[in-house]
Amino acid sequence: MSTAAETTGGDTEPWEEVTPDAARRLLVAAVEAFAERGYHATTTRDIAGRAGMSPAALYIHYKTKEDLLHRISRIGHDRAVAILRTAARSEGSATERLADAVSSFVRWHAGRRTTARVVQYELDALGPGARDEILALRRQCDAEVRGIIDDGVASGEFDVPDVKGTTLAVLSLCIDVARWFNVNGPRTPDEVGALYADLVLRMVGAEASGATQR
Amino acid sequence: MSTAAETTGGDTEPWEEVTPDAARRLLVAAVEAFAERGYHATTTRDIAGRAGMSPAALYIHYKTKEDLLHRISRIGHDRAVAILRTAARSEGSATERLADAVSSFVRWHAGRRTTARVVQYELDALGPGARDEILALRRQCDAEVRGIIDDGVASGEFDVPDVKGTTLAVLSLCIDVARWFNVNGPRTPDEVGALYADLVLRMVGAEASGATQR
DNA sequence: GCCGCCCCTAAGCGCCCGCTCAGCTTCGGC
DNA sequence: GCCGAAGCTGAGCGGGCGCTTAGGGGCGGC
Repeated sequence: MSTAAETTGGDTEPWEEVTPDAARRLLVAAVEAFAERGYHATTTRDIAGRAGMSPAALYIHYKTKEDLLHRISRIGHDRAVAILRTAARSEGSATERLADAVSSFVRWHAGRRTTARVVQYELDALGPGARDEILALRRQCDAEVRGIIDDGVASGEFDVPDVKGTTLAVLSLCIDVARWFNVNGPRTPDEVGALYADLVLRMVGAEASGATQR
Repeated sequence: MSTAAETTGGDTEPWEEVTPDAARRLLVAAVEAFAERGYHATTTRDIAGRAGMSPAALYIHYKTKEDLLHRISRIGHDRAVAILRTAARSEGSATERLADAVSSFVRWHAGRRTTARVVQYELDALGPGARDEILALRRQCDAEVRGIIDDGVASGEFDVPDVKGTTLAVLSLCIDVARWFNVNGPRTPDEVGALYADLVLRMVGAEASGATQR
């Protein structure tokens, strides 16, 4: 299927880089709360409570509530870029790399849905400066995917009349997984990743997705 | 391109059914505010201000702020179901009906983006009772699209190994348009609708999308 | 021309928000 | 065994939130 997620640690807890321990516990609590209720509906008391601390403890490790969201968003986007970059720059045909990119990216959105939800849907809650920084990372995501599609068109593997629009649609399809994926639903992140990789190869007109092409 | 949106009024102001006039002005103001900032970040004072009224006026026409969201969500979902149902039950092959459904649905999400954004992304802000009512309408959307795909598979027009998953992906793709579409961007709602109809026909393995199939 | 009804406003209630601060505990260095 | 730094808490601040209430103005019916 692929290895991009494994080599980038995409399916493991990505918060090990956050220290000290109390700061990490607060950040993980914030991710859960933001994902469940949304940034604006989450109170600092709720976050601190989930981390087993008093409300004041939050402000020892983070400047404001928005600062917390900013760090979550930054780390999450770094991970997203890493996943796509690893797939885009690996060995293999454009078809293989696109399938790898989509299945890894989808697997991350499904398997780490709480993080992905905050990362993808709470961007507007950031102030202008922080938002601009994050938007630059999003453009990198776009560029990686577009690069693969460009390669496939150049090599004749793909038939894509509108590369920009198709890139947008592919990313959009993957990102929206964070909205609807249900952990208790019938599909595993791996299964959704495989299904989506097949659908995307059809979208770009690639032959032999490996699975059920007529 | 298609007629589903026109016959259902999908691209016209859909709030004419809301009376009296003051109630409609408040509702339109709420849609704008919720779409811009999100439900929880919007204050009742902001809504009333946009409608040119005092904060108290809101409570003459609506029981609570959540009641406002509920009515918006209800009307919006009714419209969404109507658009898909009209396309699904029109004359024509499964290929034509699927293209019509997707292009109409996408055109609505792009052209009436503020409404669509509230309808699709603020569901969690509703209480359990109201949410259940809305979820039933979502299941109707799903059923209409799945019906078209089932028809296409039965007639041999489509090649779809996973009908349930593909239905999910098609709807997901359309809905996410409300997240990224930019009114000042380079594409019109019509163009996005046409692009997406083509992409979806590729996803289901339909021949001759009318456009650029190899 | 007066009444009753419908809309609407000014004022404000009670609550909970994000955030602060003084002080307590714990712990390594010497 | 004392000291300063670091981590954390209890109490509480100013403010803005959703929502309520008392009352005023305008308009149709008769």
